[in-house]
Amino acid sequence: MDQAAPAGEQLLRTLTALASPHRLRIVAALAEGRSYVSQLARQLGMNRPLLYMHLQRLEAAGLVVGELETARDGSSVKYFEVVPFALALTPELVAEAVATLEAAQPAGTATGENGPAAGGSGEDTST
Amino acid sequence: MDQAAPAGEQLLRTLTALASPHRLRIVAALAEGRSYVSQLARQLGMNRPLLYMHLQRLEAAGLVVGELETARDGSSVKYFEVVPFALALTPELVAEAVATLEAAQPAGTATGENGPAAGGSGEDTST
DNA sequence: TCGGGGTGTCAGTCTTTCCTGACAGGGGGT
DNA sequence: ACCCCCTGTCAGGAAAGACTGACACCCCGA
Repeated sequence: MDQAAPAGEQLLRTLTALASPHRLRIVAALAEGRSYVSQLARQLGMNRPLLYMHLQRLEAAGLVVGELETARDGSSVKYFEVVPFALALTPELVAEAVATLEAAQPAGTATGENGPAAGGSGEDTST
Repeated sequence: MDQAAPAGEQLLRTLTALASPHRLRIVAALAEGRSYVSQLARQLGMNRPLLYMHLQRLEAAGLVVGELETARDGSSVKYFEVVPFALALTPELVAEAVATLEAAQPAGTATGENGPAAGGSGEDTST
């Protein structure tokens, strides 16, 4: 319930996480079903360390989650699956989110000239 | 509707355009009302050339539009305003968009073989 | 013991992007 | 004339991100 991260920062994190062809492809691949790092690397044709980095970026943004499972044969396999996120993006939503950013960073004048109605507004997700 | 560019590429363009604090702020500022370059630069506290670049990036992504107006006194002023875009972002949407990307790039074996769907994500209205 | 998957991390490159200062104009008010 | 405001573009430096190869480590099967 608590919005630990400011909406603006979270939005930025999500956007930067998705703003990459590789990461987009990873999300797409994961949307079809979970997979583990090495296999995903083969499937997408990229180096494991690289994939690892992108995967971590996505996970940091909360778009995917990884879980290290230990198979019965003892081998460790880290499965990733996509988080069913739902982000709506409109100019107004962006304005609201950015408002929380500016609040955190007092930029000399700029702040508060027009009365941004921006109320509580539960942005993101939902239906 | 505009379906000129492949969904995947357009999506990527939009995401990369928004994945920047500056550009996010620009969109937010423009969402409150149109403005012209120099004024916007003052308002946001950034260099004009820099703002110019970001503005062009946003315009290239189709998120804002600029129009060079000639005031009655002859001075040229380039007004920008935000385009009322509305982007919904979910894993499935991403998968669909990426599919159009992969279509352009022959990808060997893509079919997943994972059994456990695990997901159980609540998919609902995708209106 | 050896070979074969898997994970996790590192140092180092290399490309891309961001950002700044300065410039060339256009036009008007005093 | 001078000064002010605006647009548009450039070269060049600084920072960030992407990418690679190699390494240490684990556990199993032959």
